Amino acid sequence: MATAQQRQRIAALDLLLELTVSMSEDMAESLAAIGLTPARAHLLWQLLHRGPQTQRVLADALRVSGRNVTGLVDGLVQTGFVTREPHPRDRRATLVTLTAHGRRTADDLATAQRELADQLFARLPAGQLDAVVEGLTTVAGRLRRLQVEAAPR
Amino acid sequence: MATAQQRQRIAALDLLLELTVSMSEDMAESLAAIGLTPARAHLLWQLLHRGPQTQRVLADALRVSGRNVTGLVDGLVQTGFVTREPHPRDRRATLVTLTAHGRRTADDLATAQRELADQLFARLPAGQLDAVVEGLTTVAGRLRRLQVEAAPR
DNA sequence: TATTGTTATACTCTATAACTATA
DNA sequence: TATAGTTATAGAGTATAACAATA
Repeated sequence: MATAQQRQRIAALDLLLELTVSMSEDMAESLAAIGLTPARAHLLWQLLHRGPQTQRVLADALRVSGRNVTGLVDGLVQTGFVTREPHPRDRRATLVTLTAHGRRTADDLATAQRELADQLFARLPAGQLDAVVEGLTTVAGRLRRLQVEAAPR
Repeated sequence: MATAQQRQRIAALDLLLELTVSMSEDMAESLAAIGLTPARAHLLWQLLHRGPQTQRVLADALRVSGRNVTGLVDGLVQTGFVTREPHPRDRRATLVTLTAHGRRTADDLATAQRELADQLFARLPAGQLDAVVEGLTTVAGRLRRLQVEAAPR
């Protein structure tokens, strides 16, 4: 039999999963409206914060295969967000670089992120945001430990 | 300039997104280990909780196209989790039904969910789980309101 | 006429493996 | 020999549109 505490934990997990799904859908829709997908936006985000990067570095940063990055960059080039520039010292490599439009879009994403943070977390009862952050930090740590245990390599 | 509060809100959003990603990856891996994908597991979950369903009902419940359900059911049939049974009163429709293996698997998923809830949320400092649930509930509500505003249809 | 599910087609994300050009 | 990126191939999830069978 499930105790009240066990039921509360399951409710908490459900809530977290639901929120997860809602946020993903929300972001995917906003991105689609400006011609981006989540995966392509993730790549754009890297370029905004780290400047032009080789596809290899991007593949490692996004933790996907090199082949996948080729596809993502193909899409972003076709839609005008980035260009492939020659690497100045390694003729095998390309530097994926934001176009003016790509930079504007990435800046807009950063702004939208700040606005969403405000809309979700502003004006919470005193101390509640602290409590949530503390709680989620603990939970994230526990999840990380579970994953380490599950993959003992 | 960002105030300390604005920075804290962004940190909270980052934390939530990170947790989201970690949980998704964690679940996808666990599912892959038993021959399921997230989308197929979602369908299985419906069958566990609601019993045999037509594909139309499943499409509405999962909020995807009917075509997509055809594909998901095809995959689940091939891998032995479900069968297509004739609908007793509507010869156009099929009732997607769990096999014995599918039911065992779905039961295992429910158990795993309970265990994950325990591992993530058990033994938190007094009141912290309450605070997290309260905070996340508020945030989920705000997100829902944002989505309604964004899609005034 | 309307609905259920399929076939046809297409796009995106993802992967591995073989290959080319360069280091 | 090793690395960067592409071509080839494949599977999964998603969509719309046209169609067959049935309601």
